[in-house]
Amino acid sequence: MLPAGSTVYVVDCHSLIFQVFHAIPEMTSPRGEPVNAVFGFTKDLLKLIEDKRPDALICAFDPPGDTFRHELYPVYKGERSETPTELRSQFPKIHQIVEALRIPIISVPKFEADDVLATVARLCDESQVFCRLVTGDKDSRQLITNHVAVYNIRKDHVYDEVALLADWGVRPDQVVDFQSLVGDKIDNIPGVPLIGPKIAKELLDEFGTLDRVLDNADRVKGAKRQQNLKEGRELALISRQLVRLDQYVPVEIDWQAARVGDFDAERLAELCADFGFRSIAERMAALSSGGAADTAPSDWEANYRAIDTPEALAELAKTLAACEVISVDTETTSVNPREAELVGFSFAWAEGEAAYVPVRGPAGDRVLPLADVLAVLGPILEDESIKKIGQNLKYDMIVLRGAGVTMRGLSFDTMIASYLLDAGERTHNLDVLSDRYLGHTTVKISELIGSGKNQKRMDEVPVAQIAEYAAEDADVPLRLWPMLHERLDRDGLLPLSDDLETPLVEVLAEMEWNGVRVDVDRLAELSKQFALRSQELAEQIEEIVGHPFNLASPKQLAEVLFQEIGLKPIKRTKTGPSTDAAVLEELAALHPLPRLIVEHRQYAKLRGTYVDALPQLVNAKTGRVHCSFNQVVAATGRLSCSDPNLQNIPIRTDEGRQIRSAFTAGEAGWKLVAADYSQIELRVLAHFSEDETLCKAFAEGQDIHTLVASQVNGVGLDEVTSEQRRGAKAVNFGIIYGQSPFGLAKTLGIPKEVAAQFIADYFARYPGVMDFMLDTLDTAARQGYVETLLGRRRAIAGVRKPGPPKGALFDDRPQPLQMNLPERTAVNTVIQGTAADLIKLAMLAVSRRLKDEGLRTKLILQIHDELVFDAPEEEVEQLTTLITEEMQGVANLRTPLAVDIGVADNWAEC
DNA sequence: TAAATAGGCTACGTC
DNA sequence: GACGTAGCCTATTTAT
Repeated sequence: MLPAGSTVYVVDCHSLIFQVFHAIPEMTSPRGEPVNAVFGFTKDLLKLIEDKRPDALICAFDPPGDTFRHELYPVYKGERSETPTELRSQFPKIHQIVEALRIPIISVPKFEADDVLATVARLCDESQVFCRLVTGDKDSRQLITNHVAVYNIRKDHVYDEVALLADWGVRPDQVVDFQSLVGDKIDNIPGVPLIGPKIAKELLDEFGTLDRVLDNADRVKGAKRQQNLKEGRELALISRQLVRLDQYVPVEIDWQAARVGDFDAERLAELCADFGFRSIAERMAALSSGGAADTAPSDWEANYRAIDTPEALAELAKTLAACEVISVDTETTSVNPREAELVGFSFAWAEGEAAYVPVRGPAGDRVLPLADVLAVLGPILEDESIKKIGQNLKYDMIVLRGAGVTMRGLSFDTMIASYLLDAGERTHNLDVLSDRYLGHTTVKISELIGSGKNQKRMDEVPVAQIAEYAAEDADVPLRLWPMLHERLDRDGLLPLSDDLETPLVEVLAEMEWNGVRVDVDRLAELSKQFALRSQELAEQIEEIVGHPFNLASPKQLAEVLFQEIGLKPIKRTKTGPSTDAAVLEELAALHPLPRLIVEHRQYAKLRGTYVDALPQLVNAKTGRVHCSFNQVVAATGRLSCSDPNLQNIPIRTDEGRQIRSAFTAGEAGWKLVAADYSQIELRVLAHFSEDETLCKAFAEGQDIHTLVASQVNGVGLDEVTSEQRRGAKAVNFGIIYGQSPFGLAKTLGIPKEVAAQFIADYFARYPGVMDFMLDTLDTAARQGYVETLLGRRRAIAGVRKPGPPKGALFDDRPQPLQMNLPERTAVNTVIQGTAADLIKLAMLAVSRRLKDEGLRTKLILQIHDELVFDAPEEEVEQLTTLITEEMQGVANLRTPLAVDIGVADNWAEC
């Protein structure tokens, strides 16, 4: 037997083979034989070996011929169709692979592979060896214990006692009875009619076992169900025999042979060549040469405890108070921190040393009174000298503040560290980080609270179950910290983390806590107005079309426009002709309908997204809207905003702008103060380009679009036509957004050639801009990433290296006129990201000043280049100076930063 | 068979 | 270029 604590994976091979056979499209070897299942199965085995690093591996196969279950119940698995020939021929090949990997194959006549799994599971459990059953078969769930779990390789998901409880609501020892009641179509297990998972769980909850359920059939609700239980008694009992796995299959396991690591490299190479597996061959070679993976094998030692007595709490406090650094996490009742109630706290103070302190739980579970816990732990959380680390600490700060605790000493946030290291990653979730950096799979929250409509709240989950999960959530950041810290240091990102992003967490927490006042009555007024107009338009549209249809359905609209009316489609989407605003605009010249649709859409959008949606998001307690600012989603370094997104409140149209009038100062005697950077991105561009004229123009406060129009067109400043200014403005924006001539032509509605000429003229006049772009492309191509002013990085692949240096005889460098997507992204990221750096600096600086000068003014919103404050009228004057100084003073660029400030009762008038 | 859920897609609001 | 949200539509899962 293996030593206690090792891990063995046992594979139910047929289950896996059938899965991959159906999932992978046809594939043939160089000799023309089908190999899709061989390919899929081999890849799965490799994945297990590479990712899971088991100490041992065993492959169980179903033997040919019938098993004891067929003798018991002749139609067992009767619904199964014959194995297709294209699959049958692949079995010998799979055996060859498994043999070459030197994994023991176990197949016992009369017993199914599942029974072998059951037997191995028992042996492991008896010897304290961890066992993972790799199968899609639900029968295996009856085998779950402390040491045994089911592993779903498709979903990379470990199904254990907790998962079972969340899923079926039963304990492992109830699985057999559960399945006997429910039955299984695929295996032709009869079960009892009218009893599904829901009812089975209820019955077992009430009566405990199948026998007792059957004996108490009289007491079951529902006449028909009662009858079925009585009549189906025998079938249920047979079902039970079919479902129950045999844990005593007569078989000797050669544990020594099962150990992973000894491969027949030569034979593997031969087989891969034979089957035409190129990528697999490489991985096999790496395995055989002992190529270690990036992450350590998971030997996760942890000592997690639940704190449920005052003595234990005191002990914990003593431990924590003596620490320089602790990791903190909270469990709550809601993802919205402003509505969340505390359910528990977790702390980690050394790797694997963590505790969970429950303050709420299901009736009967032992918890400590919140007030007592706060009295003991509050001072630690508020102690600046005890440094706090964690994952997404902004959330915990807001929750704690709701409980009257100001968390201080924030020093490291793993989510932000991960973002700084790789801003392009899709998520920076703790479970992903744990997997990526520690090679450890964490308990998933869905295993605790489930998902979908019967998702539970955290306070409804038994404390014992949460403790493990919660303690881990504090432990993992603590373990990630040194690794992430070192990587940040290596990339020169520590100052950005320590001096900008981490302190910013507190500012964002403050902003979210503050929220913005929304005038619900005003919105209701607008809603009525918009609804009326919307209704009128809908009626006119129906009149023209002749029948009602869903105006919000692009599909139905396309049908009406292009089939019924017979207009010509302008462009296509993936699924049919496009009906977007640009298309409708063009069609408006030919028919009255498109114009009406555009207008109707505008009102529908305003109503659906803002006017009717906003009131629902007003917090009942505060009467304000508290959106969430996300610090780790925008790859450029910008913030993003959600629930609701207050960074896209309309401003361009009159109708839309009215919505801003519903955003008001918090109370009488207060004002909204909006301060925005004027042309910050163009100033950043001027800075990087080092173009003297541009910088000088900004220094003198000239209108930059007029200036560019005058210079590019070679006319005097006062001769610039509005048309020329519009063109120059579009080019300026095009540069920032990395727009192509095609895009510019579209926005301006001019021919592509004219747009291209426009841009060429621009670059001729501002060679510094061109040089900046070429430098950026060169950097991106060379090092695979670009950097902002403060050294923020974004990895970008696919940038081509610009040609010979400037001044070479044949200057055929790729022109910024023809950049591909990665190239445009690279240029845009430097500009947009630098602007993001600057306003983040401004937020920190302004917040500090507000605090230092003891003002009551509250920062409430950030919209990329704008900060909005809620301020007492008497502070406005002082505030205006303060904001201007701090916002302008954040950096010393070649261009000065200019700030415009508006003061009013509502946002529209700012 | 109907209802619930998930995910893709189109469209559109901001900077 | 960077985002988030709404609504429709379809496919898939689940409940009865």
